[in-house]
Amino acid sequence: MRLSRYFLPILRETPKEAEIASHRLMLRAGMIRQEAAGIYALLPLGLRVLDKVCRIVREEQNRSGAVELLMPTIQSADLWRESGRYEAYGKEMLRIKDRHERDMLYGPTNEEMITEIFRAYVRSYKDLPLNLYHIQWKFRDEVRPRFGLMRGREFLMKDAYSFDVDLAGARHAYNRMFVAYLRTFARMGLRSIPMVAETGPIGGNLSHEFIVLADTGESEVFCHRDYLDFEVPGADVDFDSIAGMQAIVDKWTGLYAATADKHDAAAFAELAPEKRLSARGIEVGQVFYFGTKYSAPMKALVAGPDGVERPVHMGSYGIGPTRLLPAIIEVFHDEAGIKWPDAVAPFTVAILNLKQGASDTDAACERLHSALAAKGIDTLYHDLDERPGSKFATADLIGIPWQILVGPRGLAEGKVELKRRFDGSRELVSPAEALARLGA
RNA sequence: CGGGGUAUAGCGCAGCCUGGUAGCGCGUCUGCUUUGGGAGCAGAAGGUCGCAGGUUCAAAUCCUGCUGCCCCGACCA
Repeated sequence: MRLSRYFLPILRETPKEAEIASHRLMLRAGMIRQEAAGIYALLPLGLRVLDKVCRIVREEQNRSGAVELLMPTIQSADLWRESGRYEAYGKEMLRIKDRHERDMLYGPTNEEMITEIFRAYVRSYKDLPLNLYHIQWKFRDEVRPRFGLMRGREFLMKDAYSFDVDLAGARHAYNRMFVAYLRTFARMGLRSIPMVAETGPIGGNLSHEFIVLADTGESEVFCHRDYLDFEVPGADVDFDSIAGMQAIVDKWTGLYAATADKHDAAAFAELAPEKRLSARGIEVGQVFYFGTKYSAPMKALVAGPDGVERPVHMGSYGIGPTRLLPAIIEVFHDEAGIKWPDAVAPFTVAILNLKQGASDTDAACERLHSALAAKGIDTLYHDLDERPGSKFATADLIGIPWQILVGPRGLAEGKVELKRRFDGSRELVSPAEALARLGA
């Protein structure tokens, strides 16, 4: 992609409303545009990152055995009256009327709707287990949206719903999603720690929040320091192994870890002082088991081997892709800008032409650009007529993992400079070597 | 929802107290010179001063109401 043909409205100065680093950087890097309190447009650069985040989420959901569908954003109030939540949910739910004065709502979550879909088709234990998910926009009319995408009112959520014939089955479904979450966040470069959590309005009695440690996190958290060194299961982990899944979950829940709501100061105090980690964190996901809370009132019943119909056991599992963008930035940034992990970077490579209009640098950049494009490597070619310093600043700000600096100085020796944004390291190599290094 | 702020050019701000031609920096546009860490010179464009009332000869400025947005707290993927 040529920058001259792209839409990258970067800001040199920080908009005054942005308090935390991620919000500031997302605005400055031209990733998002606020349209109302807690409501944002994703600009091209932001959308690229969101797409990469969603791709990872999808791959790991699918790997764990979940099946994707897509439910609407607008729901009928009647569905929510069945579960009793139409009254219970309160002002966070955006309620609207259609032209026939029917009560509708913009979905804050989808337990009711997925239960309705499930009960319409599934009757037998033979069709279980089942885990259905979608990635869809949600609206929660937060009293106080803040920190940009971190706490918006409209946000993208991956929500999965598991259906099992009994508690043991539901437990395995919970464990699989638990492991999928560990892998999902790890692939984005994030170290997430599962913590015992409140269940809130979703209900149920078993729940973990996946927390990414960051100084600007909204949650106060307490955990055992050893979690920082735990190894995340590999791609070859067997999601069908009941014992295997349980063992992983047991390991990841064996040490103390809790958010402030569930914090047990006495238990925490029993840890060796050097193992106590008291920090702030960002909640990037949450898993719940809530049994028959929705299936019983909504009559989502399945017949067991004995022919008796019973309410299906359910769990729900959320990840906030739009929140992951700021969460990743909070962890990976410096004074100059964002430092994207490769897996979620909007572009993998930035080519900086340090003397635009000079025939040798122009030609070298064109060759690099087409070679990388031919290999399908996401490349942003900074071909604007700007001075080198300005291009460096832009590239650092938007955080592209690799920069190829093409200037007359290096070209005189047949070299370009390959710079790693993550640690600032750089080396002089031939264009061919640079391409080889980048897999092209 | 309680408390506190704020609204002037795309962004950051001054002007308001003490009413009288709307300003600065950055960015944008044109030209020339420049080109390895946000260039220099010269010129130019760009604002119903959030909205609605009121006071006044005259309102960005004073008064009233409304709205948007931000921050702190209580609540949340």
